[in-house]
Amino acid sequence: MRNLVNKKALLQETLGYILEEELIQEMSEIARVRETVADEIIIHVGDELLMIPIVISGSIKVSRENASGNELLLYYIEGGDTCAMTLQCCVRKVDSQIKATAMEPSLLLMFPVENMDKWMDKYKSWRSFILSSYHSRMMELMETIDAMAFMRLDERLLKYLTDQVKLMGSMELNHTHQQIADDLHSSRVVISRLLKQLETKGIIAIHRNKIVMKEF
Amino acid sequence: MRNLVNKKALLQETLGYILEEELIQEMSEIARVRETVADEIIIHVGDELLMIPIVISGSIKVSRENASGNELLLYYIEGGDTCAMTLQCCVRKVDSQIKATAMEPSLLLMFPVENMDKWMDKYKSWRSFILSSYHSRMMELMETIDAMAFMRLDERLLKYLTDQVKLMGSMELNHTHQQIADDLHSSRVVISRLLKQLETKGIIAIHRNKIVMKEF
DNA sequence: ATTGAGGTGTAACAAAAGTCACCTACAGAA
DNA sequence: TTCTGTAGGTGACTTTTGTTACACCTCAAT
Repeated sequence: MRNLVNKKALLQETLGYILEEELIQEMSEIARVRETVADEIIIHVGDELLMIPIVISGSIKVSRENASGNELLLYYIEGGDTCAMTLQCCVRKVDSQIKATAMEPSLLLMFPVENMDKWMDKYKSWRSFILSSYHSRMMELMETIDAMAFMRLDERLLKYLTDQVKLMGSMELNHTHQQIADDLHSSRVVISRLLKQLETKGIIAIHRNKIVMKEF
Repeated sequence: MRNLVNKKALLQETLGYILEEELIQEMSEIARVRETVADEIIIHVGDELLMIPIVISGSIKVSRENASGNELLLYYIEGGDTCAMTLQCCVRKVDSQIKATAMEPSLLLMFPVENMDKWMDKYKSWRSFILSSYHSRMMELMETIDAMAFMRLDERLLKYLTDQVKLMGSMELNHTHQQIADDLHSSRVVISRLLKQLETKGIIAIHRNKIVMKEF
């Protein structure tokens, strides 16, 4: 468990340009640290939400999952951002509608919901932060909707791969075809087929458990 | 143009149970009334947003539209609700990403964005209202995503029809097949086909420019 | 080295949705 | 009335995506 000074430094570094000193101080006093390994599930569908996470480093994948086990990637959360939706879920005592998975070893700070409410009243910068977060998530959901409504699967796949490359900062993606199929809500066979096409076109190289982007 | 007393009464009736008296008073002083006819387009994609609308009566359809003219229904806004997304669009001076259409003659109150900011600082009830609005829109976007990802078109069509019936409070929908196809981002021929199936099953009756729900 | 599990390739087929072509029906204008 | 534009019906076909089945490969555990 990191100490207070450490937490404050992390917050300062990640959110200092948005949030005022006093708030950073308050936050660092009550934050609880959560470290995750890659592929760790942080929130399950149906979980009762008691704490709001802010991502300090790493990246989180947020997906929808229905009763039949169907999955669909919604958006990513990176360092300095939060899932504002969680906030309202907490306040209203509604169970989580989404699944959150760490894509790499990540560091989160968790805050009890009561403080959110207090900060909302007290700090203008916090209000902006939360509103801005909602807005970003909303835009990202719209992008997801656009992709599903207006793009064919091969285009969505390519977008998925380039998004992942940008996010992870590496041309090598350690994914199985099945994992990709899950994220795009398709089937492994179809994804293998389309990946093969991308390989034939010289855009990627396929290896076991790994896809390497060649063009970008 | 309605007078101040009138606007206050409307606000009181629509939002009095959420917003405090003082805020209602302030709102009624600066609100501008906008009345729309059915099918009037309130916001186009790419519009610069200067005022935030609150729906007093009627219902608004919000859809996504891309450069190629493809369309997709996102969600509806009814009396007492607002499109919080507009707020951030205003603040950030970002052009509208969506199209808003009145589904029936509707009454809106429009507020300049500066006041939003002020109210955000001053009124707790306003903060809750805006956050709650964002949250609702977000949930509705997720429902749309669910439908697109996990339902077949015939199921989506039936959901669309029942949603419309609930919203309009009438079993008779005055839509052409083309309008439905636009909302669901499909083609007229396909929608006609699926509607025919629903008619054969005894769920609807098809007339020119009109669909009547028989079961519900 | 053997075994087994998970990952990938691929052919053959099926289902869902979209497209094209052309038809009829209806309503309002000329 | 006839004409014209819009709405809707339908068959034939294509494209896209999903499914099934099975082969082969790799790697780690035994």
